[in-house]
Amino acid sequence: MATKPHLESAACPKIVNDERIVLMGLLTEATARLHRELDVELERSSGMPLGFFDVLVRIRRSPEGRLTMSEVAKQTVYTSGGTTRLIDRIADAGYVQRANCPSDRRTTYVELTAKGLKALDAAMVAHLAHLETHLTSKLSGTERSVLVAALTKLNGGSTSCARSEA
Amino acid sequence: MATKPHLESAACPKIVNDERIVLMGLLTEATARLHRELDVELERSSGMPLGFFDVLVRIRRSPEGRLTMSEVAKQTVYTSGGTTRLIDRIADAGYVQRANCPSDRRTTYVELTAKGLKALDAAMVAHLAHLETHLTSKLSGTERSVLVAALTKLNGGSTSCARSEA
DNA sequence: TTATATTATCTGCTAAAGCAGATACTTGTC
DNA sequence: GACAAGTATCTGCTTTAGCAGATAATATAA
Repeated sequence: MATKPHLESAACPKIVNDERIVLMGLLTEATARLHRELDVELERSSGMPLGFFDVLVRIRRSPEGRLTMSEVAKQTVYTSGGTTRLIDRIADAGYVQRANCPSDRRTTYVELTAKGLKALDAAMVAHLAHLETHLTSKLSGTERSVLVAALTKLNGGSTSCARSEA
Repeated sequence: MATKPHLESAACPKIVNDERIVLMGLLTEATARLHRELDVELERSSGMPLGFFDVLVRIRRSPEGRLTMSEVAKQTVYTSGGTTRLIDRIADAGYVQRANCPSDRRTTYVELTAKGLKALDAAMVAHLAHLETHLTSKLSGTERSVLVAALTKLNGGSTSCARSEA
C-alpha cells in the first residue's frame, strides 16, 4: 500500500471546486466555527450553553410567549427525541417549564420561567457583543442584508420572525 | 406554577429580533436543515454519509492529495479526538488510509484510497444534483456570490480553496 | 546537551443526539 | 359510535462528539 497520492479522478479533475460544493463547504465550516466560538464565550460570560440560548430566544420571540415541543423541534432542526431531552435539560436548569395545552392533550407547551427570562436578558447583552465581534463586524451592511434574505429563502421563506413584506 | 406567559422582559421588549441575533439564528437553522436534507439524500443515493463526503472532498482538493489529521480537524471544526474517530470510521469504510510523514513522526497524513476516489466521484454526481435542488436553485447569482464572499471572510479569508484575487 | 515547552495524535470517559418503536390523543370515515 | 389513520411526545438503545489527560515527537533555550 502506501499508495502515492495524486490518483487521477475518473470524472473531472477539479469538480471539487464547483461553486455549489464550495458554497456548501463554506456554509458548514463558517457556521460550525461560529458556533464553537460563540458557545465558548457565552458559556464563559453567562454560564449558558448556546443551545439553551437559542431555544430561549425562539420562545421569547414567539407571539404567545411559548412554543410547542414540535415547534421547538422544527426551529432547532432537532428530532422529536432530541428535543425532549434538550428541553429536559433546559428545564432542569430552571429556565423553562412545560405546560399543558387544554385543547389538545397531546401537545406540550414550553414557556420561559421568570428565572429563564432573567437569564436570557443577561446572556443577551454578552452574546450581542460576541456576535458583533465574530459575525457582524466582519461583514458589510450589504452583505448582512443579502445574507438575511438568502438564508430566509433557504429556510422556506419565514423563520418565526423577520418576515419582510416582499 | 402554571405561570401565565407574557412576562415582561427587563431589558427590552424585542431585542430578540436584533439583526445580529436574527442573522445568527438564520445561519444556524438554514445550515442545520440543509445538512439534514443533504445527508439523508446522499446516504440514500450513494450510501455515503455527508460527513464522510466532506472529508473526502477536502482531501481531494488539497494540493498534495492528502491532509494531516490536524488539517482535517481545522477544516471540519472537529476536536482532535473527534477527528481521530471520524477518520477511523472513514478508513474502516475503506475510503481513506493513514500514512506516515517522514519528516515529522508525530504527524499522520490522511489520503484517499482508490476506492475512496471512486466513491467520491460517484457521490459527487448525486450530491451536486441535491445541492442544486436545495441550495443554489433557491438563490440568485448575486446572492450566491455575496454568500461566498461573506462566508469566506467569516472563515478568516481563506478556506483551502476558492481564494479570489481581491 | 539537557531540560523545557510546544505540537500532533490518540484514549477513556461522559454527554448529547439520532433512530425506531411505544404510548396517548385526535381526526376522519363509515 | 367504532375503527382506521394521523399527530405529539417520550423512551431504550446506539452512535457520535467533546473534554481532559496520556503519549510521543519536535523545537527552543540555557
